Amino acid sequence: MVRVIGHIDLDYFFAQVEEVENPSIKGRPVAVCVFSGRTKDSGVVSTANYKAREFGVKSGMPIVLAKRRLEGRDPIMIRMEITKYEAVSERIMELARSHVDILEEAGIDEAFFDLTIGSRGDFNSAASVARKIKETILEGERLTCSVGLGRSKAVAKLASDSAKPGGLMVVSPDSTMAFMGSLNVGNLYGVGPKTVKTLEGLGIGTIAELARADVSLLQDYFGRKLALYLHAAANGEDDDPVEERQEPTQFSRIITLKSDTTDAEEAMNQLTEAADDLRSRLISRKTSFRTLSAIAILTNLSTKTRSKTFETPIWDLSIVKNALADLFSQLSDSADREFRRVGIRLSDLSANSDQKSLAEYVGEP
DNA sequence: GTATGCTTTCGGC
DNA sequence: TTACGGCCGAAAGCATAC
Repeated sequence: MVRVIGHIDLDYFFAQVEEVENPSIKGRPVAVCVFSGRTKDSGVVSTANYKAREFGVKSGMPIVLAKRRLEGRDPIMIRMEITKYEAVSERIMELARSHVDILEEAGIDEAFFDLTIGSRGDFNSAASVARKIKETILEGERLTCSVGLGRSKAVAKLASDSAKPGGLMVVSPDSTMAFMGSLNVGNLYGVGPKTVKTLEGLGIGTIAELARADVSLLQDYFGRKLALYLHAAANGEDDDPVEERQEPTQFSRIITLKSDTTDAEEAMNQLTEAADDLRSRLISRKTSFRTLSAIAILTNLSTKTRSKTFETPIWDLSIVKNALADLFSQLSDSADREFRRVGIRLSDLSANSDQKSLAEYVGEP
């Protein structure tokens, strides 16, 4: 059975939400920014609307540089409000979910869906559903999105990329290679700059070239699993299923220090608010963790982590304070540079499901 | 050899 | 000229057990 897979992507999401909230800014360059608080304009652009992109402003760009690019162009620089976008995202995901068989959220502004059953394998019928989803989101939230349909997640993702902004791209199984063969490998889902560079060294630049590449050669450079995935994805044949996401697998909080430090204790002191936030997340989600990590981003912007896994689940972050201090001191010992940003990650999570505990007690004396 | 568990890094948005 | 966040999930890399 040929699958019918879709990918939906909200256009320049954070900035578009801001435009909907304040339509008078439409037509001007808009950049939604993360201000780190270190200096007045330290931080990066999270999302820019298309007007701002015309001037070369894009995600991850330092705010000061973006401001320079937009000088004299009447720009709007907006502080990112993540909870606002989360609320909008949640409503949109439910709208979309009601039209498809399965919806897999893949970040705050995108999702994969499976329409194999709903469309009975027919791409035309799936295209009608996709148009309906786009309409519903436009009417309900005034937001535009891009949708791609294809025979696999990798193809659907490429299709939605090519539909940006605001379009619908349908790639039938027959047209898969014609559609993506000439695209660069870097366009493939899961292929970042690093992988592109390695592939380049192997003389592989396009998806068609990757599709023809020798799998055992790829294995030497990427390991078995990634090599098989790359090859399958390039052939439009990856069988990665669309699955409803379960609970998050990690929580983390990371902050930028006012000034760099080599002092682990100083780093810890700056993290009390982040730790409190993580503690309340554990409580509100009735979740425990087993792995605790200290994260440091050094002056040269490289990332270092040290972690510790406990034998039993930990419900209260405060009882492992000493362990955290230990991890940070390990980091400061191994790092030959200063900390610029520091953070805490909790992973290996498990939820205390009330239903499960009830079930456990059934039949107990 | 395969399975499993833990640590660290990577890539995406 | 330089400039620089805060998350997430996945998997590579390594060790150990069988």
